[in-house]
Amino acid sequence: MLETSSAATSDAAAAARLQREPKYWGLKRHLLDLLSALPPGSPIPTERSLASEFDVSRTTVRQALAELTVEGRLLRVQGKGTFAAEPKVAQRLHLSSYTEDMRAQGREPSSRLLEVSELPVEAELARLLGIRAGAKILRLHRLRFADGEPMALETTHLPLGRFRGLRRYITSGGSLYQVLRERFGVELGHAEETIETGLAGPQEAELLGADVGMPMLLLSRHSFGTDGRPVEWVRSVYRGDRYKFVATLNRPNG
Amino acid sequence: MLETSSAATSDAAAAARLQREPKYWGLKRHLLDLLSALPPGSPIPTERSLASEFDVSRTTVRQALAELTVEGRLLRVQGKGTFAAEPKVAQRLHLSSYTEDMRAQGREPSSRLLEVSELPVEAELARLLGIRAGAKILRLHRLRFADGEPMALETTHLPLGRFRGLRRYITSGGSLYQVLRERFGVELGHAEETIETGLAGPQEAELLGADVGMPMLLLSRHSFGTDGRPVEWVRSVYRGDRYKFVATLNRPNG
DNA sequence: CATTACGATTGGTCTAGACCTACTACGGGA
DNA sequence: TCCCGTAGTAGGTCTAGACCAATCGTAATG
Repeated sequence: MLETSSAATSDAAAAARLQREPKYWGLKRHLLDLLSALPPGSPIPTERSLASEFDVSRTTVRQALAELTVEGRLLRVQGKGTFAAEPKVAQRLHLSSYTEDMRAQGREPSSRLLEVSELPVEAELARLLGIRAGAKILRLHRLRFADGEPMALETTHLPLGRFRGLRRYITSGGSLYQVLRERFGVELGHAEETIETGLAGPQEAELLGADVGMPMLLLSRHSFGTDGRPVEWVRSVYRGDRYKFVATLNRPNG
Repeated sequence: MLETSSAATSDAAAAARLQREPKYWGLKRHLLDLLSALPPGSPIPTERSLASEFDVSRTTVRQALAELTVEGRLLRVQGKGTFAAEPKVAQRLHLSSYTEDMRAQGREPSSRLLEVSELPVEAELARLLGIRAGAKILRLHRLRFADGEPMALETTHLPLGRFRGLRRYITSGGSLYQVLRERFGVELGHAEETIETGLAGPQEAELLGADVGMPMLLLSRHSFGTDGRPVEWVRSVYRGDRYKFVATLNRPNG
């Protein structure tokens, strides 16, 4: 009865429906094909031209483009266009520093100190740093670069009680760990890190030159001195589209 | 001249515009507030009721909900509703197994063998496994659970040349490493892992009970025997909304 | 020649509504 | 009592179009 009631395009639509493949999946696959043959930085067609070429609405095109962007395959710039993205950068998880890693990959590392502030610590962080709630801590916001491109946003918390006058020794390009070692005689022993995914908020997006809503790699580091006392708690946001972490393990999981 | 041409709602709209805050950000913040006071599993208002309550379109509501889902804060079920999500599960990066980790957290680990197949190896994987291109490999697809909930999808590749008859020893619940050790005398030495973000495709989404487009943690493991020869190459997809990785480092980064 | 203003183009946000599929509860029939 | 169909409601996909914001080339202006 109903077979003639819908016409023309419903053939393809019905077929796609049976495969449970939404239109934007097909579009996404097509774009992945296109990207596989495109060098990084190459522009891809505009949203409006893709919409007309594939005879779908711009909303549908944007759904495909959004997922590809979030997967690190595309770079979108308002007013300019959409481009094939660069491959990811690797960050070794331990036994080497950000600086060493970037150099090993032939990239020039740098960092910018965004903010230094002293403030009272809140309950949870106080516990992590082994100090009483309300004690003063030093908080550092740093932006990490590779070849001038923003890569990560780092927020470091240190107990000021143990490191009086630390703020005076903080310099924009300098190594914090070097200051701790040379001025306070603190050598770092071990650290516990967690890695998870998260989304970029407005601030992170702006600082990292990424888009709001992009997946990020969230790394938190809890470092201890050789005496076992906590030294710092760091929360870092790495661009998920540009970064991956590498770890060498002595015994793999079962 | 233009000041009277737009009316009514433009006050709030203009204010929001000046703060550069899209409507869905405000909605997202409101929902985060709501979620902070809600136990996991609690339902939140439907898309349509949120749309009417906040006087926005359902598209805008869905943009906010999509980001919160992708951040692991919400669980969406077609036909049922949207719910506050459970907190993330931690996975220790080294020196312990999936099974041990889950047990340590009071969760019951299990796994299901989805597929076992023998197939010729492709160029890149041949290099990683130290065999010639076209040689046979064994590929295992496994689904990992915690408390019956799907957590990760694991695809293991092993060179069949070294492990003849391996397929016969593979059991659904059994430990692959145990088979390698007891049947082939292979002890694993070290492994190199990489962790990055990615999005769930249709297959991963279905198997993991997640949504297409959700951020995942992609872990690849390249394991070597105590003799230094490559033993396996594994690609795992962990639910980004439910998982985080933990690593203990002996020396932190600088 | 440098600067500014404008307009075309791009991606970003948003609307109002359509139709689909998946789940649930309820009620009627075996 | 048990099973099953059906309606209501949830989220999923999609449309066609509107306006905003950022970019860039170009033309008019100093």
